[in-house]
Amino acid sequence: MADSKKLVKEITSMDEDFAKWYTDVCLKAELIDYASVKGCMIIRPYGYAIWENIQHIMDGMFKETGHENVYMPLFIPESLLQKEKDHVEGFAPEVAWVTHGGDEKLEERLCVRPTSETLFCDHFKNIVHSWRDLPKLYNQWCSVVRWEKTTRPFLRSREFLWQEGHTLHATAEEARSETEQMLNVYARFAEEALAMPVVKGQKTEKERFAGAEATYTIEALMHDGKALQSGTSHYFGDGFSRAFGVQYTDKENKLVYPYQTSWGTTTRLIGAVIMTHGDDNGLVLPPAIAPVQAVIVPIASHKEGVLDKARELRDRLKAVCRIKLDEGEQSPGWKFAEYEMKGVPLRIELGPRDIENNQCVIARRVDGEKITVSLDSIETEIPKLLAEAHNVMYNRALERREKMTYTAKTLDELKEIAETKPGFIKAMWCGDRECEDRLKEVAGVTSRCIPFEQESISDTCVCCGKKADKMLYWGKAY
RNA sequence: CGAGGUGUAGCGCAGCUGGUAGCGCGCCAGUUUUGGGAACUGGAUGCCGCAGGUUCGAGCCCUGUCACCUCGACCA
Repeated sequence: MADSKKLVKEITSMDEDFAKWYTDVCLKAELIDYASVKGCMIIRPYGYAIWENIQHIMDGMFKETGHENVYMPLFIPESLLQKEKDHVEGFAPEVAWVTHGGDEKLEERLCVRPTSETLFCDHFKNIVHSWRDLPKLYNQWCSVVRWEKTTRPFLRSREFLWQEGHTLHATAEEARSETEQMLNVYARFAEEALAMPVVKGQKTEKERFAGAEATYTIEALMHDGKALQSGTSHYFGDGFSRAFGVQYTDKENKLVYPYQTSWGTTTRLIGAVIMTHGDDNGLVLPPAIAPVQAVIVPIASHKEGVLDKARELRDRLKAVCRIKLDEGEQSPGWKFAEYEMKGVPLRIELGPRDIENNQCVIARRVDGEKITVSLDSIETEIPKLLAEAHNVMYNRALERREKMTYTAKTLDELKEIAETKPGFIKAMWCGDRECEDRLKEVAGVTSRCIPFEQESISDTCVCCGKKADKMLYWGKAY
């Protein structure tokens, strides 16, 4: 296992200090740099390339399900933000305000969007008049600002990149099924692109999005046993439509309110990838989003023919993967460590000995294993190895999550687990807010979600002992 | 935002009782090397986080401020 032999010295080991390890990986793998404003990060080319791959794949999934991209303004007039009561209350404490244009004070201050529901509603009001105008299936890629107190790269920054889908439907059923569909898209993306297993479920009322009737979530478990909310999908009913006066004339010639959804994922997904797959040598990237899927490290590259052969190999492999040839002056050992730190899935070593035997050595990032592959079959081998890497990563993450998921029937049991074993705790809940608050108070855990896949652990609430029929995932969250 | 911690070369750190700045790694040049972060020789690098103050003199003392880290409260 790559975890057991630490080859990259510059990174703090996970067991020693997980938070430091995380920061080390972000910086040393050149994903980000800190910016001069607290909580803002510079996403460096390697980190941004990961985001571009995420965007590309996810955007394709949105298009497949009929969505169109739009772009809304960065600013929201205060009066517009005020229109939906719960929504403002939820976001007001963390919005940034623009009060001046040049030296002149603005008539009305503008908030830098923390999310764009209000803007979409305002726009929908103008463009939706008839049942023929529905549905509207919109998405936007942009950045938003939330003035967080505690910040961490990717996991919680004051400005972050995301996508936000906003849709409008004629019926509640259709809107509900959209909400569910997009949650499934997220879950499929997490599993197929990020090799990250997730728990799909509904948020409790306490954890629900400000202004939503229902919030659905995908929850992932990180290496250190903390939960990470990795994507959310909200059903709004007609609440926003009513607040913003979005109306249309239906087939019966009646003026009615449409039903709305929104759903989002952010650059936090990169944090999720780091903390799901990374090890003591650094990043381990799922092949689907790795900027470089295989890197060729020439050995004794000064020797006659080595570089030529390496370049030839690179050109052949361009057709089957994102390939890079490192012709740099550093020693092979240095390069090995460097690309391990950066999480490149496959390393191809090519030296005089290999060339003589018409072969190359391939090292897999996921487990450090080295295999010898004939240069004749390399084009078919690489895709196979990438697919295999993905599966190993997914299965390993799933296995770990299962190992770190516990069940509790009583409050004492739950407290004991929360104190000693990091991970998810499955426990029954009666549905009362007081019990949810109490678990946070006495055990430090929050409800992660009410999973769609229910199982019965007992008949009574883990907290109050009253009758309970809902099983929840609990945990400490990022 | 509350409690605690840390800011000295690109990175990691040392710097005594206040006396004018140092080590390791990295960087640059050259030579030898090249299958797990190579070796040797030579060289460059500092608004001591920032702003005030005390002092003949401040990296060190005082005040303020900013950033980062950890733990809480709030959140994608």
